[in-house]
Amino acid sequence: MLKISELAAKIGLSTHTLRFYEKHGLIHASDRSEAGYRYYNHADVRRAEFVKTARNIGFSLQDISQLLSIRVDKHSHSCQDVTDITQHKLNEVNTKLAELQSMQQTLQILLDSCCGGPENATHCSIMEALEESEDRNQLVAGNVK
Amino acid sequence: MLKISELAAKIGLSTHTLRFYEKHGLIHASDRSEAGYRYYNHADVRRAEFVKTARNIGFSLQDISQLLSIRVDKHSHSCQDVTDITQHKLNEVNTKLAELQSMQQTLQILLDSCCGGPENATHCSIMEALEESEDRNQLVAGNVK
DNA sequence: TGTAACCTTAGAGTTAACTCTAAGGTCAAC
DNA sequence: GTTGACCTTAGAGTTAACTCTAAGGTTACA
Ligand SMILES: [Zn+2]
Ligand SMILES: [Zn+2]
Ligand SMILES: [Zn+2]
Ligand SMILES: [Zn+2]
Repeated sequence: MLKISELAAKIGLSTHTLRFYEKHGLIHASDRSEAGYRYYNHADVRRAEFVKTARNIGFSLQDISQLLSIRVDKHSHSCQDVTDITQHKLNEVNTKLAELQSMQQTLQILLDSCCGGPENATHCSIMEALEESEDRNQLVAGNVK
Repeated sequence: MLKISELAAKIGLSTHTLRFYEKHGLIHASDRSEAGYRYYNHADVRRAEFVKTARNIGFSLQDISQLLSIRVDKHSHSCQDVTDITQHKLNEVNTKLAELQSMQQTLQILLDSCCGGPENATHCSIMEALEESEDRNQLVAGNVK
């Protein structure tokens, strides 16, 4: 039986975060001392580790909540239920990746265009590019080869 | 002279957002009618477009604030000032890209491992992978070839 | 018996960038 | 002269995932 700070140390989350997760139904302590101290048994620890692993992968707490309901009753859920959640997350990630790649490309183009030197910015090509309104300039990702 | 809804339509932001940007010092209306209506002149519009372009690229409002101070006094700032902001943003983007790419890889591995079928999840390899605590499994980005 | 290091709860604060509401004033057109 | 579409402000609400605080109770150890 672990106390909350021991669980926190074991899985690498703060006690604050563990209580926060409990408040949101992700974990819980099966036992309490007379004084109300939380005590985590082996199953509690494994569930907390599951949460930590899922969070490290990038699942949201809401995703994790769904994964946990599958976990407690695997017989009532299918592999498809699991891949639905995973695929949905992957789609999100891919969308954000595309946005960031577009930003990366644009920023790199801007940096390549500017001398970056110490003289004044009256001739700066980055500033000039930002003056161009969106539909006129070359900065939009789609316009970049 | 444009009224706020006209400016909003012209550059594709809501009037709420324009007022929000004003509150944060990014834009402003040079004139007001007797009743207090905002009126934007040509320079105001160009500044608002600058903000919109920078925001579309992905700069934060704080970044944009810095870019605007350069913009109003280019003689007191250097190209390096501009590239510093841009490079800093690019570094941020690259960091987030790396995180997302790691997530993408992990999610793809998970999806590839699961049958995704309609039978129950007692044998699900995704669930099994999530049961493995971080330091024992193959899901960490660095561990993936 | 004292004290340091724990533990409890409820609830407020943080961050970014909006987004919306309430309550009211203004304006152009019919 | 009355709609309806606009405009104003201050300020509250949204989202996610924490993060921290206050005020107090508990426990292990010397
Ligand atoms: Zn230069
Ligand atoms: Zn430059
Ligand atoms: Zn299966
Ligand atoms: Zn499966």
